Amino acid sequence: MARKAAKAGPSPRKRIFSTAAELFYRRGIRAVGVETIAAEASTTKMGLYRSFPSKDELVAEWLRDHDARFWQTWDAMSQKHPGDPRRQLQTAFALIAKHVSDPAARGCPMANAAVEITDNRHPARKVIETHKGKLRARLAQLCREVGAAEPSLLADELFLLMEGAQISIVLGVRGPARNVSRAADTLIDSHLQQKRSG
Amino acid sequence: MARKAAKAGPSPRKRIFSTAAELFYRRGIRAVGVETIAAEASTTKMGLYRSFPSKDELVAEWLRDHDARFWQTWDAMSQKHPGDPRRQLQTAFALIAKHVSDPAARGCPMANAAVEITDNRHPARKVIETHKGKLRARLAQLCREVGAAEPSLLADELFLLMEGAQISIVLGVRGPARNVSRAADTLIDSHLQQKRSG
DNA sequence: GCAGGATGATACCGGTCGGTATCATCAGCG
DNA sequence: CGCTGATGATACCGACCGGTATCATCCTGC
Repeated sequence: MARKAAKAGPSPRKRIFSTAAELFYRRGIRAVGVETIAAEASTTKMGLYRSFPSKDELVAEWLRDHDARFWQTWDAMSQKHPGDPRRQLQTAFALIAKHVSDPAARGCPMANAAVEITDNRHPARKVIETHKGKLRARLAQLCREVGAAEPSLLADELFLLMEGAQISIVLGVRGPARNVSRAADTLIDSHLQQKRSG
Repeated sequence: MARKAAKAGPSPRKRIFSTAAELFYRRGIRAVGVETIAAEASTTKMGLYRSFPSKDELVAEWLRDHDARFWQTWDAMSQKHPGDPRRQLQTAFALIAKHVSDPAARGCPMANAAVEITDNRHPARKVIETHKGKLRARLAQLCREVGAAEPSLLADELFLLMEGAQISIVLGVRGPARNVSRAADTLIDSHLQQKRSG
């Protein structure tokens, strides 16, 4: 086994992983070289390649981890309001709003990676599409539960709001994202009011 | 003066510029090297550096050009419905919807560049922020003209929809963007109905 | 104490990056 | 014609890229 708690603390793999996650998010994937990651994690390039087969796989692993944490948070939040889909939707948007209000935030790691990675053969590509596909599906499920007139339409509209809020942070326009929750509420209300017209 | 119409057609500068624009948009900025641009434009790296001082400036120039064309299209569209801000808003969203339905589309060049360029000293940075700031302002102006209860709030909401529609294309999730116009209409309607409550 | 596996350090590989210098060519114009 | 300025071609620069091989070290379980 690895050492327990020498001067370097966690295992090299964990140090590399968390360092890579932060650097990829803050500076971008292509802007960060493996040597920089290794040095920042107090190890060497060789150490990195003992824990990860390639930079591309490290990127994919990072996004898989983000996906896991994202749904973990999502589920924990949902379970606070069982049987109350409206509340669950609101809490989801509150989560986005909170993240987006963080001055250190730089949007959604998945979306940013999608912009940088144009080659469909990159292992991160399917991670991204699966994640966002699942997000859309989960939104649609909540919209169905909440009794929207056109649940999948409402889900798509909310999806656009979420993605718009995240990317607008990257644009350096911090204002609009502050109103993402109100926009969501307005759209949800509209879909509930016309409930009986279908 | 340059030659008029030899076998190569337009001037090297224009060939380089349009080639760079397409490659930057399709493959990303960092993914495309100056040598590739030059070769694709049927010239050499030296020819590129005779027309542009650096790659960074070429990128900035590309985005400045996009900005100019964008507002040109926007203004032309506005002038088709003088005094009808609602129609102008709808046409703007129809424009986005049309672009986003193009299978070759890969989102908004400005937003994609913002993701790739994390260094604030890059000359393209202020082009991006100025462009998006202006977009937000123009939306707010139209929302004021249309008589919205809270015009700047509505403008922010519409801004999120526009950006969300563009980035969702990059995510490989083509569905939601198809409903961007309907979402916009719903939000506008809501802000018009509660007009007298303020 | 000793063996062995995990780790760190260093040097190296071929390739590509952005950017430059030099020289040949070719068009248009006096 | 010959000149000039724009262009193309080639070689080169230092730096960095992702990835690998090799060797020294050091902790740990036996």
